[in-house]
Amino acid sequence: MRTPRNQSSKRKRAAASIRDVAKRARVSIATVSRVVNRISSVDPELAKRVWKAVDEIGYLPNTQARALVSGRSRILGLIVSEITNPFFPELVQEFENLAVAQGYEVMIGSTNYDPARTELLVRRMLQRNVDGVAVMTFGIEEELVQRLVESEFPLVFVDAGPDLPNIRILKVNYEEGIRQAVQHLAALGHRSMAFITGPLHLRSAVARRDAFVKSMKELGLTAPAGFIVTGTHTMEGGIAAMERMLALPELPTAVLCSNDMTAIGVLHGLYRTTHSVPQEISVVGFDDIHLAQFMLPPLTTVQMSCRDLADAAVEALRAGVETDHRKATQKEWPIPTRLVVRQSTAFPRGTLPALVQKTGRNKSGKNPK
Amino acid sequence: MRTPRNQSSKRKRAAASIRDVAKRARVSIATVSRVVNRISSVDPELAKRVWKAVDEIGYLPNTQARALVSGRSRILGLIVSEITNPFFPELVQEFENLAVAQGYEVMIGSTNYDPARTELLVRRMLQRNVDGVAVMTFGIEEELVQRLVESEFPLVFVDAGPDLPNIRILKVNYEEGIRQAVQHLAALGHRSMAFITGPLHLRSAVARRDAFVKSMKELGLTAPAGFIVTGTHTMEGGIAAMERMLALPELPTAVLCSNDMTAIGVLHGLYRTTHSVPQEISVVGFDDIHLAQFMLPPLTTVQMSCRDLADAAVEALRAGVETDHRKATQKEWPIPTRLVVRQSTAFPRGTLPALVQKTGRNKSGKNPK
DNA sequence: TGTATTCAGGAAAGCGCTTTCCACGGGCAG
DNA sequence: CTGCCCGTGGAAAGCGCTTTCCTGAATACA
Repeated sequence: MRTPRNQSSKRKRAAASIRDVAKRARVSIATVSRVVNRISSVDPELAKRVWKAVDEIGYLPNTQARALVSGRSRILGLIVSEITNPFFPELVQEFENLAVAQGYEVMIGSTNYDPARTELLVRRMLQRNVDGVAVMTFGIEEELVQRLVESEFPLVFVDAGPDLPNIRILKVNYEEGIRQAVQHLAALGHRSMAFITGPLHLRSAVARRDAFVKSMKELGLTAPAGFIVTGTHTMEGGIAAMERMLALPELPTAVLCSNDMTAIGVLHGLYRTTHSVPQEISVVGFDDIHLAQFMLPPLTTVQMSCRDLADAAVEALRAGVETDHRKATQKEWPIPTRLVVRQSTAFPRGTLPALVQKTGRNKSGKNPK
Repeated sequence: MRTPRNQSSKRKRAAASIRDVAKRARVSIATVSRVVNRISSVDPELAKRVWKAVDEIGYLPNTQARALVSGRSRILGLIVSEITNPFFPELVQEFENLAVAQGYEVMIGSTNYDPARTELLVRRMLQRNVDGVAVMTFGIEEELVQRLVESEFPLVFVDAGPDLPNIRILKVNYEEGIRQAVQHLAALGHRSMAFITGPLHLRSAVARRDAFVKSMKELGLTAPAGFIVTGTHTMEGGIAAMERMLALPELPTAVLCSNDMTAIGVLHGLYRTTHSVPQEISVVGFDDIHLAQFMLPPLTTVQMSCRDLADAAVEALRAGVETDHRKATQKEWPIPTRLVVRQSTAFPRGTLPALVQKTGRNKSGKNPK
């Protein structure tokens, strides 16, 4: 460290520092800092000189130094479960756009459902001194709560979380959308509906299943044993679950899925076994990922808007970061869900046979020649 | 800054610092640093005391301070074009796994094809003093090259980049896989093949198109005008391109796409217009994203392995970061591609009409009896 | 026993920056 | 003319850490 910078053994050419700017503009580093950070009370003449110097030597303030001294990193953490589930990239993108617009940087991490990885992730966020973290894994891993919660960072959880002053909750209204889906199917004539859940250690997966059961009950319907199958929120899980269901003595006329990836798997499973959707079996997803509308047939699904989620998360975090102390207003942020009807749902076969023949792939139902 | 930390106005409880550990273990901070960084020559007895103190107060070294003083951030940057194209999350995941295993952190950024965003991204990476950056946008945005290249960070580009000592290139062998695809189709009897490109400002999109044209030529075939349509590497682009193609007086019997998202769009477009795949038209994708095998029908595609790409990128970066100076060995890293045959390709209608009728959805397609 | 050699570990410098404190000078009222 | 206030900008502290330098003790050798 005692070695002068210019002949240091470091590979990289030393970047311009605030001192270089100060020297060039013939002012003190304090003034440079004031100018760069747009703090008032600097002579316009001086300021101009400083900006000129900044441009000339391409000065970029060092983030680490800044964070170190100011105690604020201007980073928001975002923890998701799995970046390869298309829902999450969409969420990440929305979150990032909003955060960047607010001048924050985003530090993304995926847990991959691995406690060790999660632990590492949390530690790194802590070490980086993030300004706040949104934990959007849709099922809190308790091990990560611990350290993060203790840290007293502003935190956002989905669905549920410890009741603490630094914590905000995004309350997703699963029931709303799922009830719409069940009612939509019932209105089409379906009585025999099945549900493929997500992994049941996820709070959100349980909530979705429960919403399904409740909505059925409201209509006086019950899903028989075997009609509620556990999946994994992946396409593979959807296929496997569908296979199990196809082995049942009697089949449902409609299958609701805990997320769109599962539904895509179901579509694939039914295709493999030459069952037609929606003629033989209707399929409903959950999430409304971008992909859903491009499936064959386009997927009827319950929309949980990434935009809403990201909006609320960033806002809640910002509230926690910027308003002094946690006296803050809102602790819970409601997130709506709603059904989006496309072509993977139709009258169950047998209800209106004549019609069913014609309802089919043709989106508009226009005369199959 | 003069205020003592405990009564500071900061919201967060001050995290434990190296000094706290030193005090508790009754050693100097230098010793704590040595122990924590596993630098030799510390008495085991002392070390034990230090570790005990670390555990007791939950000490985590501050990353910013560390980076500031050591000049190394242990962050690798990864720039992709669009996180919502499923190819990239897969790449990100692989890259991250490898980087984390090597003790690096990953800073992800997507340009969204927006120069301003790209500029911001690059600036942030520079400011954070990343150890190296992999630019995996598959088509270099020149504006970012500039600053990044000047910075003399170790850099990885795909396909092409400035010939500088700090730069490594991942040379993807597009021709290999695309030739296999064209030959596969030709072997099935296709003569009339079309190609839907990506956005032509992407180097890689041009390379793929050229590989197609070249492979055709090798077989004595030419794609007539109108059979090479420009897409956008998105599903929407695939649909639009397919629509344009369907308006042509004569249709190709096979369509190759510059990426899988385009192919998914094509599948959807053909479904909407009740053309059957592969009976009427064969479709081939590029990338082999995870989704491809779950499409209806499962997509025949050219595989460009994320794993290979990520592997090479991390290795090349590590080589640049860790071996002193850029005398380093390898400048170019070859990435192979290969055809994966699934069910979206078959004999063209008319070639073997009897067969074609039966070859169909059944996955195996084997011996139509 | 005396001198040379090694080694463990403490003191302190300083990474690049923000922010506090203070000095200085000009303007204004008494 | 003196005293005071205020606005501007410099000096310097210090964020949390790594690393160099150096001291003092322990060991080896003559």
